[in-house]
Amino acid sequence: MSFTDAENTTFDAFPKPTHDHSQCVKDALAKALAICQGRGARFTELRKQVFELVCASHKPIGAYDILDTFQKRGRKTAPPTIYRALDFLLEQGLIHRIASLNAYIGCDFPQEPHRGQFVICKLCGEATELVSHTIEKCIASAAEKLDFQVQSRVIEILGICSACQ
Amino acid sequence: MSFTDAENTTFDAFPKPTHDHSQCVKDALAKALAICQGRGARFTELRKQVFELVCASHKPIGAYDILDTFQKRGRKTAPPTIYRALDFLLEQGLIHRIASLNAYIGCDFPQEPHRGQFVICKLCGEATELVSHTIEKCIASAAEKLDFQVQSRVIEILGICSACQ
DNA sequence: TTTGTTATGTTATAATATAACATTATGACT
DNA sequence: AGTCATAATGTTATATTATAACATAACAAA
Repeated sequence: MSFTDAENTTFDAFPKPTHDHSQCVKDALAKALAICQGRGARFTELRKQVFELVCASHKPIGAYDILDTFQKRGRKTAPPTIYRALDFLLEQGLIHRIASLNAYIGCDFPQEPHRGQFVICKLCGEATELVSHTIEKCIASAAEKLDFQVQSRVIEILGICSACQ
Repeated sequence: MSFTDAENTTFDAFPKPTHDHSQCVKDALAKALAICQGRGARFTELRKQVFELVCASHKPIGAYDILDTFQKRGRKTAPPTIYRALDFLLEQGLIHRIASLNAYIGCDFPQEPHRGQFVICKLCGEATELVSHTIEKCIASAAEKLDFQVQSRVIEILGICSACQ
């Protein structure tokens, strides 16, 4: 469920505990598969499994948490295997990296090319994604004045979510 | 030299190679000292030296680069010493941490409480600080809709600066 | 079915950061 | 000045995150 506010920011609500999460993961998987197929990119079993783990919650997850899960499942896995899968998913825009947490989260708008902007609860860890065109405009304006070519952005807002207050 | 654009963003120009950097460092030191004195916070010799190293360039600097410099100067220093000094400077708002680079940079507006927003050149490493009230407004608006209490923000724009294009 | 390419496995190590405890310096109070 | 509590720094060890380098396996195109 997405909203748009007066500042022209589109955002998801924080995921409700009641939402049908298994359906939500299924949808994300289907989208991811379709996107990769459309680009001739290989959504391999490994990449799919890593993607599933990232999407398993709406909280950013660490690479080593993913690694641990693989190992607990009896699969002998080393860090590069996980990092390479994450790199692939990042390149395809299927997940985002949260720099302030060294963690990864599924992208809510994988179809459209965009930059992730995140609101993250420090207590429960839940995160939601914004796409604010106003922020984009601000950045573009300042960049223009500075004659700066923007390549990537990191926008992360940390605090306490509604449910945790 | 600061500017304000149509989007109500205040920003420094990228530091000119011609600027009087030793004066710039002196000013920063004087400001830092005054701020700490005003708060009864101790701007010790160690903290001052770390601050000087962070301010020595307008590029974000890594904790281990600071550590190396201390060690090259013949001072036996371990990581916690540096990290604690950095933590103090962060708390006092005298420096900022650049999450996307795991590095630290002097704050250009230490007097006023604010959140750093950064534009960083991937080639030369030079960085400049923005204070965009429009971005703040955007974030506040989205946060209000989400009933989210903002505690901190990470806003980092990466790309190629004018001089490096 | 070869063959070049891409993906994954494997080992080692780099880079960043903190925990835990010991020691030293400082400032406030007598 | 001397005591004391607190804050700062020193020290050792280790946790956490990420990548380099090279080997093997899977795949896709001809």
